[in-house]
Amino acid sequence: MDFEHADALNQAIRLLSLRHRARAAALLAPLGLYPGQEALLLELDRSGAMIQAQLSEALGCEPPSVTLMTRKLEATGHISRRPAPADKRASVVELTDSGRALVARIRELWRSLAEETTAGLSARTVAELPGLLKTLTDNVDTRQPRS
Amino acid sequence: MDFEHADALNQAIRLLSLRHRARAAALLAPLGLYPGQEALLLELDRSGAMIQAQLSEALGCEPPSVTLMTRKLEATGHISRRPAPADKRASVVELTDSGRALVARIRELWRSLAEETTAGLSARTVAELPGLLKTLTDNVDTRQPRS
DNA sequence: CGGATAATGTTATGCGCATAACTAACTTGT
DNA sequence: ACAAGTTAGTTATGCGCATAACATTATCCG
Repeated sequence: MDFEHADALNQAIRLLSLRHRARAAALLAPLGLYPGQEALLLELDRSGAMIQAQLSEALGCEPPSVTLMTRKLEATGHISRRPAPADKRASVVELTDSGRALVARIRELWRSLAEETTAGLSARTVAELPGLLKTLTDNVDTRQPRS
Repeated sequence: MDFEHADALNQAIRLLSLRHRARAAALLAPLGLYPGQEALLLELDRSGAMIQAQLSEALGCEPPSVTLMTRKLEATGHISRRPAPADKRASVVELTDSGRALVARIRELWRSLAEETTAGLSARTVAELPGLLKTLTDNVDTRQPRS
């Protein structure tokens, strides 16, 4: 691959990150959320209560990031944390009623963001997009390789 | 679009951002660079000396971000800043010799990162990828619409 | 001209993310 | 049963990014 093409690709990924995140931030702001927090709430909604280490794994970010995110979402009342019964080190995190109500609104925002993002693309391209992006992600993923 | 697909897409974009940036960080670290700085150096190499406002536009980030990045890159000796002759508000930024030498190494890293990222994809998919990502980016770009 | 408006850049502050260093608690091996 | 190693979580710190508020300089217009 020549440098021009490589640069176009890397830069396109960088700019997509910036813009998609900025757009998500704008949509989430009216809900009092910052981008990243929605991922945590959606994960709890998908998979139910879990421990912070599991959240870290599911979200693909490091434990200290989870510590701060959970602290803030607890402060805003959307999640609760309680000691795990069988492991005194661990904290079980789960959605509160307020958190569940918020998830319903996030889901709507999430649908419209995805539609906005893929405007003008063929149905087929849109259908293949998540898999394509996951391939790219796995290619550069240096976290412990898939089991 | 149903929520599952929308969520898969948004999450894929978020994870690609995290992983691609992390991989770039790992590659750039031996050069003493943090991700984001390479974009500034490459832009100066592409387009020559320019003012910070133009850098802000070219990089797609806000002026305060450029202030900090230029300050750090100046401190490490890769760029220089001098007052613009015709406008006392502005600073002209340009590569130093050290910066130019670094760009040569960045270009190599950049090629191998792009190849790593697109491993296993068809040549055609790889060729179309930058344009596809740019479409997505433009779709969610809320900065001043293209002129 | 000269006053309003726009543009350049900076500081202050805050968020998500990271790594490093640490404590506390669980698990394993002999 | 206990030392050694592992795992869960936190604190401290630093980076890139953002917005808001501000000072300085340019420009535009009546």
